[in-house]
Amino acid sequence: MRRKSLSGAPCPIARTLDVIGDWWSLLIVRDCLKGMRRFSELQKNLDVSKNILTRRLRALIAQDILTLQPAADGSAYQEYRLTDKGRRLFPVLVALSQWGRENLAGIDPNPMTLVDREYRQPVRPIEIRAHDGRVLGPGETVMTRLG
Amino acid sequence: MRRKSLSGAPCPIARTLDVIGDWWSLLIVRDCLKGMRRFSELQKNLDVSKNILTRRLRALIAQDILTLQPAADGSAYQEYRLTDKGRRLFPVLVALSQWGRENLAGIDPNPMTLVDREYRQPVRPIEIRAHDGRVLGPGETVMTRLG
DNA sequence: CCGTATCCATTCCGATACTG
DNA sequence: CAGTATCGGAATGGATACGG
Repeated sequence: MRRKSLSGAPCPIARTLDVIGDWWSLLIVRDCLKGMRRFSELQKNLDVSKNILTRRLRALIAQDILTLQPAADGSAYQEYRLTDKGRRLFPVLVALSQWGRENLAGIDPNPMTLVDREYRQPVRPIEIRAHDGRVLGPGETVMTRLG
Repeated sequence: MRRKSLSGAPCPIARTLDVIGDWWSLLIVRDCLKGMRRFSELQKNLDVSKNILTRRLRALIAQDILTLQPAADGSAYQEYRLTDKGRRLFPVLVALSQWGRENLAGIDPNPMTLVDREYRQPVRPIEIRAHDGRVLGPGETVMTRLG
């Protein structure tokens, strides 16, 4: 039996996981957000076999998260670039990063941190805020259909 | 060959995906954040077979994201509750939810939305902010080791 | 009600070899 | 450099039956 598709689920979390909920996709998006564009860059940095990388890249293109374009630097090859839709995954990656750093200490006494490029200060922890600016915890929110 | 473990990776995103990057985990956490605690509730709502649910629950307990405790309502059974560590995944789920709602429109003209429980207003879009409050885009951040 | 035990199908990953 | 083809192994998901 195949895994149920959740693309038609009412919950946007489920639908999102249906698209980027696999193992490699978010790591590829992470590297593209860092500016990587070439197949070989991604392959080396992710340490993934080429056929897997190919498959994942194709899937991300099909989802309109990446595009494959002629390289801007004039080289004969093509390059993978994030679409706007892909770039909007930034908060997802930041949330994952912050949770990992705070909750998966591990052995590393000085784990990597997302910082402001200019001032080299850590980015603020993400907060969930109501329309009026109040910080909300999980219990103060509900998933509902408006209207 | 088995999938590479990224638990020792330097990048906190990779380490996080190693823990909750599978198909069901975040959906279970989502339901627990909504207040679900019972096996049967989860099984019905997720529409997952019992053995799979058992496997995932055990894994989440092993990761200290869930605990299994005697039910508070006096029933003979036990209940699954999020640990603080698990509860801190809230921003991850909100980020996934917002991305899905904004970028995976689908057929539904009125998709589900996360709202403030009290006023029924949509939660603000997550913003990534620097230490001084400036909103940061992906290009204005770097992942680095401090110190 | 809350699982566990089998068993099977599918999907996914990875190594290797090969191509333009 | 940038893939494709093939193959095998492992993890995952699911149906079903069974047990405390």
